[in-house]
Amino acid sequence: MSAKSRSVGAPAKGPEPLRRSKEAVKAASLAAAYELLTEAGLSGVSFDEVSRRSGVAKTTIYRYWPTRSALLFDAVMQFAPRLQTPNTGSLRGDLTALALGLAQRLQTGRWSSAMPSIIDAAERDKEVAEFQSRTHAGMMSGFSAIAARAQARGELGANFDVSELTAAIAGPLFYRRWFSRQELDDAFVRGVVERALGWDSSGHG
Amino acid sequence: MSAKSRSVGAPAKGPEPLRRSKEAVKAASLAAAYELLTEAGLSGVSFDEVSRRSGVAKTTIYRYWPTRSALLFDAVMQFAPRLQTPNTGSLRGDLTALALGLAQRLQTGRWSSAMPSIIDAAERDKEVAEFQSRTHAGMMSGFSAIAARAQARGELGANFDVSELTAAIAGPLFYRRWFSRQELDDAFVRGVVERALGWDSSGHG
DNA sequence: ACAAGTAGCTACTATATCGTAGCTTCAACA
DNA sequence: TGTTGAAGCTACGATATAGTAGCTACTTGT
Repeated sequence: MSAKSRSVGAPAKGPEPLRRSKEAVKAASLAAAYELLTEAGLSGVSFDEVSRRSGVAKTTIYRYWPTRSALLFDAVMQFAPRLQTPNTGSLRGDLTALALGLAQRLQTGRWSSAMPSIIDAAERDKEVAEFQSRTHAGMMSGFSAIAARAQARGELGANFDVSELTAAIAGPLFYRRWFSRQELDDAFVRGVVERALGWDSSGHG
Repeated sequence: MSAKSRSVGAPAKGPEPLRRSKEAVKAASLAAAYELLTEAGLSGVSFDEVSRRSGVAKTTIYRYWPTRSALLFDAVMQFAPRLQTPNTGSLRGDLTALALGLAQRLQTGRWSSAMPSIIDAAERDKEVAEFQSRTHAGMMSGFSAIAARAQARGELGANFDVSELTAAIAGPLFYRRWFSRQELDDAFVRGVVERALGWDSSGHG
């Protein structure tokens, strides 16, 4: 879809070789790799297939990424989502907005299709595991920011653990998306947030 | 480990062909397949490798499972865990016991290593997805049983959703095991249960 | 307009895997 | 004891992939 202007149909005959620039070629390769990752999983990403899809010659891809891991790494980095941190003025409002945004991405994004492959790879590869948890922490940093603001406003006690709050909210959403495969509607998301709030900041949150 | 008595070293020469029975051969194949699944992921399970590991001839494996999917399906079925449902007399006690058992399996079981591969496959294969959610529901049926007993005792209101409770408890545990890769100690597990309880059954639960 | 860099092509080796065929040999059972 | 079912072996052919080499021809920067 994105950058597949070149058809491989005409082998050294048609009058349209249509070469692309260095940057265009890199971008096309990464896009195809990520596309493949979401469609066919980690093992579905091969140099041959990336070449076929992007229209970039295999040898050219090898020029920029010597191994499959390098290519995949760059692809994932480039397309990793960043949740933007809302600022509504209250802890409850911020968390609800953040959770709804996360649920949105879980349901529609290509990212949520690629994620299980990465989790799977992390299970058996220490480097991938470290990369994954770091990337993941970055993606969830919104929770820390929100909690810090709430703490400054005095909405949260001192003996409070952001990572528990994150797990309490992100956990159920992830669970529904990948494990129980149930609906992730707004009512559920709001319920999750309410439950997570109803523990430390009892009254209003 | 389990059933690898036969070394492939001696090709039609040594005096120890050591043939096994039909059942033994099947069991060895399934065990090897599951072992490979946990060690190398879905794509690591090939007929050649299962044959190598189990010591069962590839042609023999083909006799019983015509496709890779069939072999994997049987292997997963055979080794899928069943959480036993505790009965302590109170909702809080039951949920705590169940959650602690789940956390235990998440940390030590081979099952938790194989799970991401299945989740990943389910992402792209409708049949796998259906199989996965059915199997998963079975594994989580303890929550329903516990909730039913609690409801009979009057510990839970009528407008109560078991699936939300399940997500509120299993979600954070899964999240820590696979996504944030943080510690899953008893304190965290108990905290998760308390938070899940502190919503419908306010006082004692 | 010219030179250098580089995208793209064909072709190759080596390996892993799928899936099948035909044969040999063991073990259980009548 | 003899028949028969089945495990195990070797050996195919076909396909997919990793990774490299050498060449052609286009693009970019001067």
